[in-house]
Amino acid sequence: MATMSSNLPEKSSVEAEQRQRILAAALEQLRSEGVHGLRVRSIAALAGCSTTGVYTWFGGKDGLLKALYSDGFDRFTAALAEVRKTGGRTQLSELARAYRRWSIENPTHYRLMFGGLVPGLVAKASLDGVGLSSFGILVDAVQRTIDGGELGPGDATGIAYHLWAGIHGYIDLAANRPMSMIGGDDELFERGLVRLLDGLVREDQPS
Amino acid sequence: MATMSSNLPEKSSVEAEQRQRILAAALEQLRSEGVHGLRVRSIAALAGCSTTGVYTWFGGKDGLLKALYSDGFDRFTAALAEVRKTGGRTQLSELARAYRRWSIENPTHYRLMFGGLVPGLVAKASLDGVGLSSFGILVDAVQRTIDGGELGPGDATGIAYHLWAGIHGYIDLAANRPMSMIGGDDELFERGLVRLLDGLVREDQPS
DNA sequence: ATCGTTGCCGTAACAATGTTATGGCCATAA
DNA sequence: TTATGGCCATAACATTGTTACGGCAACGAT
Repeated sequence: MATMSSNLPEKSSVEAEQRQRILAAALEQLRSEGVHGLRVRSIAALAGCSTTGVYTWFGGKDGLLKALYSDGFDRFTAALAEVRKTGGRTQLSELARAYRRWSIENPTHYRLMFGGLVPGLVAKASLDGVGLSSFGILVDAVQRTIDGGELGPGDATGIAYHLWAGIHGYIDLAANRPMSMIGGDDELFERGLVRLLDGLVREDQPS
Repeated sequence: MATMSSNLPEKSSVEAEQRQRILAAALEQLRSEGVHGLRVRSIAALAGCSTTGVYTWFGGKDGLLKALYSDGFDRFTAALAEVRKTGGRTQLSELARAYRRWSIENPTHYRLMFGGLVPGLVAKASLDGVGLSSFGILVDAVQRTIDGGELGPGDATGIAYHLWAGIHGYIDLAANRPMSMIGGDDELFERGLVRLLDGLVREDQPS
């Protein structure tokens, strides 16, 4: 039959080594050159194949970016998952630091995931729920904190969103700040984190 | 002499109407198509000139983007400047709302300015101190609030940075959120703003 | 008034890059 | 052995930023 369920080759166990090589090359290119430096020809050359290989295994540049996006969330989620699930302010702080640490160690990847540089990327990938697992870790931590009594009862998802927004604000502003000044990002972030958590803890109204 | 102080034509009063036409066309294109939709040919056609006009008046696409960047900050600063300088929590809240309102009414422009989509744009433009005037309004408001006694003594710049980061976090996360859910951005922002200001007000240690 | 210079403009070509058409090669199965 | 299917590389095409080149109009000098 001419119709196939997927126009992308299936990765039958060890088959798609070429796909993995291309993805690794793209990741290397992303790290060294940034999102705007991702060129199909360069990546293919780095992977040791022709440019059409990218189309064979990813359907084009968009597909490759989507794969990088998903891959980034996998790594990001894994980094967050390493934080001990103790609940309470301890876990929330450690999660925030792990979040920020990952964004600093993987700046280009973070920008690809959260910078919205690729028009339809977030829309396409978020429908797969690929970003939910990492956010779920945060929600889970908030819920544990609520259960532990360190946080008044409320909507864990909403509270997690406030945390997320605060953390992201510091990170994004520090990454590409429009005003060039202010040193000591670490201290600024730590102080902001204290305020952020204080604000959550002191919350009494139901969210 | 062959050497000129600037390789860009000077705008001797009414002279540079062409430059203004191109800038207006670029702004229209930015609004309708977004940053990634800015094409030299389209803009030139929209302005009623050939593509080389962009190079004559802006030195290329980068120069045009830089002009859009500066222009955006002018408008943004003007929007913030409309807030009454009463000082106190009132002015800080209104500034935050004016900030957010502008970002919502000019989403593509905001992304051009704060999204870091153009590699060298922030570095080039921030050296001109173009973003400082808007940030200065925020610093001034914080200083007034400190002087008024609603905020303990501290570094106004540092405190303003915390405000900026918090506001930007909500805006940026809502603009291209990786997880597609959660409605009621307005309420979330207002609640976050209350927490943010509470955190600042309850601050007692010198920043 | 005429001529020369200066500077903007448009056409067209060039370079880089994403994408697609085309044909070939190799592995696998009958 | 042969036929088929799928992956691959070469090469061409479309788009877009950029630059070379020639023209023309305005302004100033003689």
